[in-house]
Amino acid sequence: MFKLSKKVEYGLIALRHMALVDTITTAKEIATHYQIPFDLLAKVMQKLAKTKIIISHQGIRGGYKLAGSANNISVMSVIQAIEGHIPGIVQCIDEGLENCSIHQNCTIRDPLHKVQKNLESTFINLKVSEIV
Amino acid sequence: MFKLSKKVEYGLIALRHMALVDTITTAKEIATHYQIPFDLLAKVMQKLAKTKIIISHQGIRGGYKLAGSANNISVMSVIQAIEGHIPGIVQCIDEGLENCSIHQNCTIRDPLHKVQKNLESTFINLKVSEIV
DNA sequence: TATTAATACGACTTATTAAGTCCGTGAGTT
DNA sequence: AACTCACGGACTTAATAAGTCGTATTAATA
Ligand code: SF4
Ligand code: SF4
Repeated sequence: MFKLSKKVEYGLIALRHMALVDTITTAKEIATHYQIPFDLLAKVMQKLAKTKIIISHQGIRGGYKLAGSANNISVMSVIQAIEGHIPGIVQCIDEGLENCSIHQNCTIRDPLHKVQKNLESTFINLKVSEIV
Repeated sequence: MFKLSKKVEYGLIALRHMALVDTITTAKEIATHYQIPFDLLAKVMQKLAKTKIIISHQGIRGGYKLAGSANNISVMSVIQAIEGHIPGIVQCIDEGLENCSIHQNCTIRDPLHKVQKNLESTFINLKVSEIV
């Protein structure tokens, strides 16, 4: 419960790495350096590339590099890129009210949605550059 | 990812209910009223009873009632009671550093632990009485 | 132009956790 | 004694997360 996914952790580690080295870097390099499963990291980086957080170069001598400055990348945008959406702390935020079987009787929705907003701004304000 | 468990949601709903009615209430009552699976709710309430958040009365005409005022019950204490521990946003908080296979190379631990503390105080400051 | 080393992407399998169920025991009231 | 509640462990099922595999595509370079 309440855990960041490994994919997000791997993504953050990779981004921090790229923020430091500045040169173009391959997924393989990062995977071996940090002992991260290559296939998994590769897909994470593809997600980050698709949302333009990093820029990819195919072909031999290819790899990835940051698209912009690390202090313009919020951790929330990273999460959203990797997970495909902003994760909700309760089901109804992700799937809509109707999908919760007890939403008719739910009494705790509003306060939890406030917690959600609180949480979101924490991750919006946290930038990759602060991941030291 | 990052979801509150249903058990915690059920617990909060139950606590709010008890905060309102004030009289002794059975798990069955709450389960049918809110359409919550009885067996599951029952175990949740037992956990809350064991940690003295609510007081149980066995036997016929038994049930539960709040042990104290709702504004003295933090949502964090409820989570801890139900889950058995304070949940961490990353593995190493729950299971210790050694259990993470890449902890030797992890670069993002410290900032994430700060997020954890931030999150914890959010739930510590949030009281059941605010769950309106 | 053939080779090579990289990304791209979907399908698949396995592992872990969450959610829900079942069943018997113990306690207190009438 | 009977009834109805809490107690608690074992179990099953469902959902999600983590990891793997196969194949296609792209571009530098020898
Ligand atoms: S129980 Fe309430 S807060 Fe939880 S998912 Fe259902 S509607 Fe949302
Ligand atoms: S990768 Fe780092 S932050 Fe994540 S669990 Fe391992 S040590 Fe903790």
